[in-house]
Amino acid sequence: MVSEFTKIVIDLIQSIPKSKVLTYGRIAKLAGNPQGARQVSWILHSSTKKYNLPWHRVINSKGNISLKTESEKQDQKFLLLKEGVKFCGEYQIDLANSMWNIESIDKIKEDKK
DNA sequence: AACCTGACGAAGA
DNA sequence: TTCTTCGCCAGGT
Repeated sequence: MVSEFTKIVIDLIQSIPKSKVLTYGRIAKLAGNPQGARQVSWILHSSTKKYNLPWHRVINSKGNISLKTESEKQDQKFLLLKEGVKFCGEYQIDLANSMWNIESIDKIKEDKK
């Protein structure tokens, strides 16, 4: 049984356009749970393989890559750079430039109905 | 079954 | 401004 929240999160992530990124908190909020950023991380962790999600387009609210290991961070940075995302620090993304300005979460929701 | 953990984040101290 | 606490909740131990 997958919760509504989870479904929206997955749809949202799959909808992130190339060279754009979203933050955990932003996703959680859009999915209807402003405090659910943490769930977003485990959804990502557990569903990336199943749904083939662009996990690398999801970062934390500071615009940072927050993975555990260096090699993983480098992987993500590489993937983002390849798409044209700009960095303004070692693992610091230029949010003003790359944040996905999602305007219609409602559209995604409607598509699902 | 109880307890811990997590690729997070906002709010309080 | 940095540090701690608490909310969220599925999955693993």
